[in-house]
Amino acid sequence: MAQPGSDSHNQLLTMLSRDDFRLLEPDLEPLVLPTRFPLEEANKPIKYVYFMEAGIASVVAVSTHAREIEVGIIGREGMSGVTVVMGNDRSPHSTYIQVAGRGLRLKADELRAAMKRSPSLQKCFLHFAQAFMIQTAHTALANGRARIEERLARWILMARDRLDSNELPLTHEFLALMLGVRRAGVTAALHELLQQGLVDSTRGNIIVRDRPGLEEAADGSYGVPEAEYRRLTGWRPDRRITSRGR
Amino acid sequence: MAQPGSDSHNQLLTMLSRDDFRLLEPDLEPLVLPTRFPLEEANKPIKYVYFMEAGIASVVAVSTHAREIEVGIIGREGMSGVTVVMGNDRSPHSTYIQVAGRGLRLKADELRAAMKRSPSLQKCFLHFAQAFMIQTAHTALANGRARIEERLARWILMARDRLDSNELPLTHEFLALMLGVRRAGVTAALHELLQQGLVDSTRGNIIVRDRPGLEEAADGSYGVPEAEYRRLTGWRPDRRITSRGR
DNA sequence: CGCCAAATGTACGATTTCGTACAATTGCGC
DNA sequence: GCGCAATTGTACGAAATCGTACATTTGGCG
Repeated sequence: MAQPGSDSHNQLLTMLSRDDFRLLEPDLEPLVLPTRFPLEEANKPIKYVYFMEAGIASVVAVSTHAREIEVGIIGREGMSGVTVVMGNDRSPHSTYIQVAGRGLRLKADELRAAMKRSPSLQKCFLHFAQAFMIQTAHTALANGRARIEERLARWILMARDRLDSNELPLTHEFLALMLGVRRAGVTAALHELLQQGLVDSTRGNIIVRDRPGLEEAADGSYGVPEAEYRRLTGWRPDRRITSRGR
Repeated sequence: MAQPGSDSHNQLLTMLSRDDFRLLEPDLEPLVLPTRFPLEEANKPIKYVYFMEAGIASVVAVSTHAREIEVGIIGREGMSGVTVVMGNDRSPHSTYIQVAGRGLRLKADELRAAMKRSPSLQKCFLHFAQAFMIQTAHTALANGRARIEERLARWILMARDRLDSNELPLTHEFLALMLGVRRAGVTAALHELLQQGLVDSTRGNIIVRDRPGLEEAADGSYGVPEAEYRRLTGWRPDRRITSRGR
């Protein structure tokens, strides 16, 4: 499987042409990304953008009175710093690591310079930005119209797509924060999924057992942004059942 | 008040440099935009982008099983066709006129050509795209965490910002569709706002009476995207109490 | 000026979610 | 292998919202 740009595990970098990748390569710094590591802070200038290679980052919106909720997730299909791609230096959202992993970081200024030099590179990142935008729109849809159980199924599927394992290191508490609901609500919804045999669960872990079943449980809340990712960036999550789920 | 680009009522066009505006000018076609007029259809190639001069358009996301909800609104501060600005030709969302008005349309290809020729023009439109993205993110936040009354207050404020009148031609049925809730739920929430003296209402109309009060009623759901619009595009809604609200 | 479709008011039981509290369990660190 | 903090299970009344239904009002149009 020839990878024109790079052999990174990051799908965006892989998609780049060899020349475009070379523009970025000298300035890419690999690093480990531990849980809660901040990739962007709300309303602060962004110094680095991050290309995830493993793990998951969450983009979180906060209202004036401390209510917060996740509006998007980023894994190895994408990058943080969409706002920089769009010509800005900050956004009112925070982005931080939710599932530890690793990635490559790049100075925001280097990204700006590279995009200025290469329209094809800019276009590639803009495509990701749009896919991400659609993900956010469907988060709005799910938040407005779906029950907790459906939203949970959606979230588990999106997380599964971004980790290459059926074992997702997530606590109920964490999921509650992401979905903007009570922790007890997550526990109840998860029990529904457990009972239907769609997942298993151990302390701090959710294990995907029946992916098609989960898609059904999401009842339409999953799929549209994913199709758009595929169309725009060619990304196709690995759907194999890995043996790592115990 | 000198307007470098154009004397259109569209804030985006007004912001452009004279040269950038000239790139577009020959191809801009003014037209009237009646209620329900489609600006974009889901998953179909976009032929025209629209710069609104009056009225309101809604961007609506649809899930696989017919659930739909509004994920953004566009008025004379912006344009439809964000997806074209980002280098694409279609999106899974639909955009159509909700409050009749008028605008200028431009062939998507002309927009692409102009953006290719002028990075400053592209940058200007990308700034709008980002502001719109943040609006969508806060719709997700409001949908997930705010009560109907707060979301209604938010919507009324956003509509007020985009029409230069305190009189908003909106039915409960329509608002219910936008907010993704029951029509009866809108009626109840509106009664709350009425009782607090924040709005008046006649058949098919909502009249803003107390704008600061509405912002308070929105309880944090209004404000963040608006600040971002101001920062990115300089747009500042006319807050005067017009005399048109009877 | 009267008709009628559209818009609004209202009701009611069912369902979902909330807020909060507390008990039970589990696995990591010492 | 013990202890303790983190995680999960569970309960319960309150609040919000839903789905549905039907009555009432209103304004445009013939």
